[in-house]
Amino acid sequence: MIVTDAAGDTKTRILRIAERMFAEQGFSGVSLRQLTTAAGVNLAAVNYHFGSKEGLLTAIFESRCNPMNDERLHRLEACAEVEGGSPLLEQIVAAFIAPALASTNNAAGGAVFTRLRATLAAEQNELARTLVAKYFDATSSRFVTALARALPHLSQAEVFWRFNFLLGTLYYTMVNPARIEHLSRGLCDATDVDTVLAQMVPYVAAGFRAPAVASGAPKRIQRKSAR
Amino acid sequence: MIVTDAAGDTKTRILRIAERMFAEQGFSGVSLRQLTTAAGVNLAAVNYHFGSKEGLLTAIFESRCNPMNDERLHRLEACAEVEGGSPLLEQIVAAFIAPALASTNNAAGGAVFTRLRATLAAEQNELARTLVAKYFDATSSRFVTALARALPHLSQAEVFWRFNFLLGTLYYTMVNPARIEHLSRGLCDATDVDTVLAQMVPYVAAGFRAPAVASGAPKRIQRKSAR
DNA sequence: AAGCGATTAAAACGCTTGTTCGAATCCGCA
DNA sequence: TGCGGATTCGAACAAGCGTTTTAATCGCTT
Repeated sequence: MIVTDAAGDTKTRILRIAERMFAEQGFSGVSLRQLTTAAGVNLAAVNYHFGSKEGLLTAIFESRCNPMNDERLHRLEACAEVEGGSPLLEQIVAAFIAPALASTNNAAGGAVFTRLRATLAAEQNELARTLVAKYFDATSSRFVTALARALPHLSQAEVFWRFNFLLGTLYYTMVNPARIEHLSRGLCDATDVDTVLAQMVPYVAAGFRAPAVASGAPKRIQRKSAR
Repeated sequence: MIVTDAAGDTKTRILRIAERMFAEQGFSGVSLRQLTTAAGVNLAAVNYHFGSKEGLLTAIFESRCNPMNDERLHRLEACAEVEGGSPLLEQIVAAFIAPALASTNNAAGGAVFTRLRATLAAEQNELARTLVAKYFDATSSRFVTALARALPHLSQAEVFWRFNFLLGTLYYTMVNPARIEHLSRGLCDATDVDTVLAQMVPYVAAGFRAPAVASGAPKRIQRKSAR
């Protein structure tokens, strides 16, 4: 391991390496000793610069969220203008997904940060839940609204369901690229973000366009046991 | 906490509570002290009955995988026979998803075990990766084959991609039920497995039916940088 | 060149982790 | 009733955790 990213001062070096290691191994799965060793800095540096391990995670979110949301909303507005108020469904979906898959070296968004959010969600990390709510609720609601407008045949709940399915498609692909590579015997490479984007957008858009499921009461009632 | 499931001997009580706790908090996120306290047994019981913490995880997989795979394959064969060799896409998808969402008290499959696999996948747990490969490779390949037959317009790689997207939709819904409930302000409840199944199957089937993406070389070549 | 605030370094803190060990206890069979 | 294997129990182990402390060092300004 040792230093893989020698550029920048101690603080930004920790930030970048921590983002990658947390994304791949989880927040509790990476110790500060592993982290500081990989970054080539002293153990105490994290607590000095960020106050605590959780402070480091907060700093990662603060450096990534706004650029990523700006990029997503910019793309959403752009495709709305071109079409004169009724953007193509694929454009909305791509506006949401593409910034999440961007190469992390770019300013906005990035695949590593998306994987980080996916990993933290599975970890049930409470701080991450708070940060996601703080930084992503507004943008997500904007997209849900745009999707609902493009899909008038769906109930509000169904738009939420399918938006959630979209999140799952995106997150799992980022968090576990090894499974599809193993299953397909190397035919598919989930780290190839261009292919992932090309495959994911039409798939998700078609799912959104599926006819509405019978609303109200559940369709098939096999058991009355309520919940 | 204390004992929530008083039935059964020590060994099976540990097994059930461990499955639930690992599913919700991750393998490394649950200590043996938390676990044994919640189960109402002595700390040393896990190492006595299962050899180690990893042995406990292995035992969970050994008790769940075969019944779940049997259920999935039984459903797959059943729908193939009815249709005379060309089962409806929705039936194949449902044969895969329904056992994964079943109430865990039932013998086969179960939502808790599905959540466990999703959590472990995000944790990059090496033992879990081995166990999933051992127990799920064969069944998954069977479903991929059946899907490819039902979708002759897709290349092999595209069937793998969309099967992987299906996994993501299923896993994220199980692993993070809190997000959609929060975003929809309680309108959607991801722990209501009947609704999840009713929403997920048509969505996924429509995604599978989407036209094929241009195969071979990537569609849009923005950069030549290979990977 | 001296001094001073910012940063780095090394060591130790208290605490939790999975695992192990020997003694105590349980339970079915003679 | 008493023996003996199976199980449970309490205690302790070394190792790793996040954090804190104190001293050493750096780098800029006067």
